[in-house]
Amino acid sequence: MDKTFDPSRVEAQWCQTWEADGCYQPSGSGKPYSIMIPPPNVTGTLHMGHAFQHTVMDALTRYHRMAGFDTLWQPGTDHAGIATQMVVERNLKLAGEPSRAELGREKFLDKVWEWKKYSAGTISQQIRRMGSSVDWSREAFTMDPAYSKAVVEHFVRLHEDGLIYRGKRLVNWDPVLQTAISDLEVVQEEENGKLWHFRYPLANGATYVNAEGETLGYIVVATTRPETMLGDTAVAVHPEDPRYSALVASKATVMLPLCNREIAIVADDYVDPAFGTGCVKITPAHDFNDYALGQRHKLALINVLTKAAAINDDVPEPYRGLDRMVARKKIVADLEADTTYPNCHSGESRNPESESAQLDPGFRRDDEVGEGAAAGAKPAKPVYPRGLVDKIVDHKLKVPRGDRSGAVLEPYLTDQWFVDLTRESRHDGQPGKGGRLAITQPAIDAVESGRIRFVPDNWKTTYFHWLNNIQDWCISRQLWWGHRIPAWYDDAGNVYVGRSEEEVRAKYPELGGSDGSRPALRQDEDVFDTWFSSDIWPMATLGWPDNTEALKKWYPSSVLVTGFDIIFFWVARMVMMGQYFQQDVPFKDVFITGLVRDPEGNKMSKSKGNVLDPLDVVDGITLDALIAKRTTGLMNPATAPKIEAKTAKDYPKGIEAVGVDALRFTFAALATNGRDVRFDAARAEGYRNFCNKIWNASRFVLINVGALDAETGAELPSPFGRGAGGEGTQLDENSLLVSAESLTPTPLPEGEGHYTLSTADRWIISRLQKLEAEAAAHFEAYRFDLLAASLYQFIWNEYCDWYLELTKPVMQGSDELAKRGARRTLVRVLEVWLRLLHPIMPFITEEIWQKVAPLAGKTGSTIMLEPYPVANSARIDEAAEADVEWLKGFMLGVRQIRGEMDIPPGKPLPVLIQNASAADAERIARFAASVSFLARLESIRVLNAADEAPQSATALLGSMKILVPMAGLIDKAAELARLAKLKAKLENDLKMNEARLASDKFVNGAPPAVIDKERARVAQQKAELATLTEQEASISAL
RNA sequence: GGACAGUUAGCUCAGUGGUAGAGCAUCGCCUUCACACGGCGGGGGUCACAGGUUCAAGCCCUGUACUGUCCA
Repeated sequence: MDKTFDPSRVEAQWCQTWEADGCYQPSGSGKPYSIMIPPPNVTGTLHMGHAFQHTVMDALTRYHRMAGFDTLWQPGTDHAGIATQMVVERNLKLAGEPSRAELGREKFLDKVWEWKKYSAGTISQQIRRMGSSVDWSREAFTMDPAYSKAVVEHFVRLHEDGLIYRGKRLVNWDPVLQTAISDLEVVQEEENGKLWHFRYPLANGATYVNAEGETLGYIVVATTRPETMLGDTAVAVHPEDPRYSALVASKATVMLPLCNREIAIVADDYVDPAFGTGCVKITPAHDFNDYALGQRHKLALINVLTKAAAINDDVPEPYRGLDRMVARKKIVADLEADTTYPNCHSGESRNPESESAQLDPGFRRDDEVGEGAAAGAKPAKPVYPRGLVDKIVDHKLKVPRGDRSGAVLEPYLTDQWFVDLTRESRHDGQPGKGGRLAITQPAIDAVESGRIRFVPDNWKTTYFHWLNNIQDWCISRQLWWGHRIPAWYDDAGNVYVGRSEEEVRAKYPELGGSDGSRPALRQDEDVFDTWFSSDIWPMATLGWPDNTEALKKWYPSSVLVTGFDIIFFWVARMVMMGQYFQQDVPFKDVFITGLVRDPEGNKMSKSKGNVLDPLDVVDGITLDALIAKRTTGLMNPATAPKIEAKTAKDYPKGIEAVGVDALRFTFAALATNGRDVRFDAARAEGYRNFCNKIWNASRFVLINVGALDAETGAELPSPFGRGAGGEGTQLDENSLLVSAESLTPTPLPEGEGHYTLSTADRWIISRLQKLEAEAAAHFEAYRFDLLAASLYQFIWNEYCDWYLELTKPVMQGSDELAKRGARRTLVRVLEVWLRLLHPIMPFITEEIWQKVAPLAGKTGSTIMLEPYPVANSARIDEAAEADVEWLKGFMLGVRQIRGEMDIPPGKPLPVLIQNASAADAERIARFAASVSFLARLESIRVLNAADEAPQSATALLGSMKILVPMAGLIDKAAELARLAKLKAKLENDLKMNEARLASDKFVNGAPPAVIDKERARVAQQKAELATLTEQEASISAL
């Protein structure tokens, strides 16, 4: 064994061995435990977020496998419709190859499959390298034939049950990707824009009187989207708005400028009379609210846009074919130039300087909007153009953009497929429940009833809020990559839904062609929303719709580990489908992880250039290579210098290789419930060091039981079996009792009399039981951070820092029984904590366990399949723990003196003890050898009360004084300063505590146990203070 | 506008009623025979702010400020 742990040497080998030996597959016995991997998108490679979640899932999987469950971790990937199609299109563009449109559907899909193969291959390699113990024999892809069959099946069944409908409705349209998307794929971003106020002339010379008493022949409407005015079919006011009631009552109409269409003035509660002028232009075909209002008032729908969001041909000639933004400018300019409506120009003499006197209250309100939005900046003065443009003000508005393309979306009228999630009864009028009762409510119930538990719990609020405000789900996409919708149309446009064309024809006699004539059918060109295939992931990967053994055994799965960002997209929808088709939840727990962020707390993204490949942390990467990775293939190459600077700042020396185990441990340690994770490379390096510590502690143990040569580090041959160089027979556990000197195994009978356990042995065994109990509790609560902290603290600070040190004097001593006890304990405790650590650090634990296990009497072939350690409370030994605490205190005292007096660590010290209690004296006698060895003492002498102490530096252990004679060497000032510091702190505490005890409130109100504790503490502190004062006096007297 | 989360040592974070903890960073000493990716010792915090409950508050309650996220 090398002095330094080399992760790369062991990782590759164990991945292969475990997989080849079938260790990742379910055992076939025990209670079922299953985790369905959230299938990564085949859009590229895995990022830190995946590595983080996979670490959590693998820890859970390995833990439950070791704990005896029949454990399945189901792997697979997601075709990720839009995302993947976009990646492939971009790659074609970068490579200068023909575009999607040029290739045509079939050839383009060949390209996507090619990419899928590459991406899924990379992903599976990454998963393998991280040591994730997924059952590869069950690997799935959302477009596998069997999976696709399930997707079709769940669509058809929902359709048969009247829960899916097709309809012409306003949807969110992405004019770049040219597809509909669901509400969830829309991101609303606040952006700077304008609010244009237009004068719409009243038809037939009608007039009204505004709040200022002016008689006007026009009404003013405000809009953020002038181009949509071409599709206006009404102007709306509030029914109780006195300004317009006469107009409404007289059925006055408006002449829509530029189009010369007469449109109605309607009254509707939707209008906020206090906003703007209280008049709203209504464009039912291009706004969700206007659409709803239009439905109420039976307004015409005039679509003015093409699929690419240019102006279509249903509008006056000058605007046809213009891009929407070009059209916007032209429309504003044309309105400004329009002087054909004589009644509309009375206000043109308005002087901007005296605006406030002349503007009606509605205008002032608009100005305030501009002001507030500018967040403290001086509001831009409104502009008062001429013609039909009344006013233009700056305005902040929410702009809807597609989450994938970033394009500004249009509400657009198209035929789409929807899942009904809102109706009480079936949309088609047939008897039966509608989507709200059949799908949405059961999904709410599943969490409300506690059958699904969110960890952390607060995420269920988010879940409920969404489900309680849910809209129908648009599941069709105008893409090529995905599951073709199983619907067929005849020439008359009738639609038939079925599992296949054959089924459709068989189902509808008129299509069957019994007379030989088969009417032509063409399949729907569209594909499903990706989430309308991953919503059955927990079922379909187990063989649904067939009721397979796997489905029976592992459905519902045990826990879903995922990010909060897909609670709506995926989590809720799996619950819906699971409840609907299996009448059961898809998982019992949902463990929501935080996001992995960069060191500044920013989300990692390619465009920001702050992504990290987990394997670059594992294997290390130079700064130059990292910069190169982050700045190639950028959508916007201009950002490269910025990215380079930030990368150089975050990782000035690149990233050091830490190995898989250290990265996994880092993730575990940072997995605090409900918080995002700022990735910290220094932390990972710290845990790399931890691996090295583990490695060397194990070397120490192996050397001490004689399995490793202390000089050369070479494994000694045979009797210790594997790890010793191949061959070698398995010995019984007593072999570890063989002394280092004689390597010929001399089996010794086990049991009393053949070894003795020291206080240190009993202490570490006791501490181990507590660690085991903590580990179980932390797994139960998904507290991987606390689990990691417990393991780290035990292994480094207890096992290495104290226990190993405490065995050294024993090993150098002559008590053979004690040596055997120490060797036995060293090996066995090590073997146990290797197993405790294994779920987080699989590789190093396996590598070491192979060598250690035989010495601890273990015969298994892999640590992976060994039982997870369980606490045995009978082995908790509080007395031993108290003894070791005392011993640590003693050591600390001596070390402090050594440190502060600048005494070289190697110089043996004579120590005198004053004020020792009987218990102290007994412990001194018992631990003299250990303490002398560890503290490098020359001697320990307990003074009698009458004995005069020489000039010394002093430490306190309770009221016992540990004296290190300084024989004239003492730095009087330094020692006095040290004592003064101790004293000041003590006096402060004492004062506070005495005040507390003197308070009637405390004495009367606090529980007796607390008061007793406080009294004891005060007594203790008084004694210590007295000792210190005494010591101070004696030093001063020198 | 609503909801949720956060605010603790220079940094990243634990800590759900009994005198503030870890890792990293920092300072000093030490190439002691498992480990310098190490050992030993030290310094460093009025727990965002203001009230309240309690014998006792980082922790419970109310409010405020700031940060972040989601929703409208």
